Amino acid sequence: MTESPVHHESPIYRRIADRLREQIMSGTLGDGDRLPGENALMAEYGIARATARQALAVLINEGLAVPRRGSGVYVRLFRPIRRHGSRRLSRQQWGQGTAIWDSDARGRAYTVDEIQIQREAAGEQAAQVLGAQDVWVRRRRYSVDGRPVQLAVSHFPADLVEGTAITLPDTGPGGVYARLGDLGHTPVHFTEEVRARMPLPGEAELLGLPAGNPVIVISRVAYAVGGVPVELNEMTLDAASYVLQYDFEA
Amino acid sequence: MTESPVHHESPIYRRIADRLREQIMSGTLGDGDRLPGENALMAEYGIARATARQALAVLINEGLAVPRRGSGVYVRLFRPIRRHGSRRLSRQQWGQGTAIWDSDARGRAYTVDEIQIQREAAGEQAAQVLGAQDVWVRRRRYSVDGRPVQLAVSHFPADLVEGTAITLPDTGPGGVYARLGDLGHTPVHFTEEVRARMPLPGEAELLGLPAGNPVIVISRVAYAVGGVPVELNEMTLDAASYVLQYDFEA
DNA sequence: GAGTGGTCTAGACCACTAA
DNA sequence: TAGTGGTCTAGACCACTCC
Repeated sequence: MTESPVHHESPIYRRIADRLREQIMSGTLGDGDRLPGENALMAEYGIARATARQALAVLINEGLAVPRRGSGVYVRLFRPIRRHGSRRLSRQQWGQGTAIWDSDARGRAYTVDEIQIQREAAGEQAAQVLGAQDVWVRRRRYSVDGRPVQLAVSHFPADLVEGTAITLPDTGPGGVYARLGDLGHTPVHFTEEVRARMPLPGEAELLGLPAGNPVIVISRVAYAVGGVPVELNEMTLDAASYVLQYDFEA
Repeated sequence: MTESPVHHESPIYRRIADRLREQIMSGTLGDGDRLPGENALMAEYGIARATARQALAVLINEGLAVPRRGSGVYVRLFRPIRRHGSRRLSRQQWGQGTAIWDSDARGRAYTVDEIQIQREAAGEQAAQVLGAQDVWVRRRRYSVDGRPVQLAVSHFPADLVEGTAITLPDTGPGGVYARLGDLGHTPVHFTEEVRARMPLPGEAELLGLPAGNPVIVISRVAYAVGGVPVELNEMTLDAASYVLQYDFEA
């Protein structure tokens, strides 16, 4: 006869992680505070180093803690920026509404610290969405207070924007959307597809992400009147730095 | 004098992880395929077991692979459900638009497999958003094909919904929004705040999430005419199971 | 220079899966 | 029962941070 399920207590490293997590969640350990290090855990619990490391790895992979070489393991901070999907239907006219999540983007300016613009063959998605074989692509990285928070890659149908300022570093007053307007293709409708996942190593490096930090990926398509797609913008956001807000009617 | 930066090659475990990742991304290893196990990696690269484990842990924490006890490590699948934030402005009228991400929710039905309804003191957020001290709370878990994909917790001002079907398991035809309408508080405006993070252990358990799987958290507030907040719905989604879609005008 | 986290080895016992 | 991943020990050398 087969045995009934047995009682299993959590492994040591997990119980240690649970304890530390509780201290973080309860505020006993606050933003930026130092967690007990590997040596401290070894001494306190009488465990091997690998086990102490495993306990800390749990919190690191949960995005609650960040290791700093030669220094220690610290409580991670969450100071999001609020990104409005639709400004037009803003919270103003629904004044009773209180923001659920704090964000401190106010007063801090976006900085674009990298730009690459080139014409290239459309990838599978761009080709499918824009219905174009060649595209002009604008890649950039946004930072706030010197910290990178977002990667953005915009695709435009090459035939449409060839010879315009959209293919130049300086797109002029009003930016690319104003230039699309000059062409008679003002964007009037937007679709955003939002996903979240762990970053690839290249993304983690460009955004300076520690372990346990997911990214939010927004695939945004801009349509001109007549339903003509004029831009595909693929954005990769540090999930710890953003709260997305969308307003809409019933 | 201080030395200039030295050349650092990647550690072994990272190079192994990179190789395996490449095979996954390129499709050499497809959905559900088995990765080389710890023993295989030890033999192939002549490394210790801990090092092989570390290599696999990288992919697991990136959400690219899933370990199965006693069996092996397998390539993770990504089969998202499309969730429309706003159905009214659907893609129909922007017919040229092609969905960027495939989703296979069609034909599969949501199942609510857990319900808990109770009156309780409002938490900090609920109190702030709804302006109520007591709330009725409906907790549920949605599954698709028997797999849990979403936790949802709805809060209603207790004074508003007391004695209505909103406090009962069966809310009647049209659900809670129809009942709110009966009260003269039909929701007409919605605000959704979207974040992503790693799940807490309790969330990971309820959703059956493996390591390296983030969650998307949607805080949705429903407003009746006059800007009266009538519901706060806090949803926790398996990020690997969802693509959120939002449509809006310029 | 002392302490920290990063990498790695060489073992051990366990629970679980699958043939 | 053989093979797998899960947990844990007891060491080692390294690069880095901070004083």
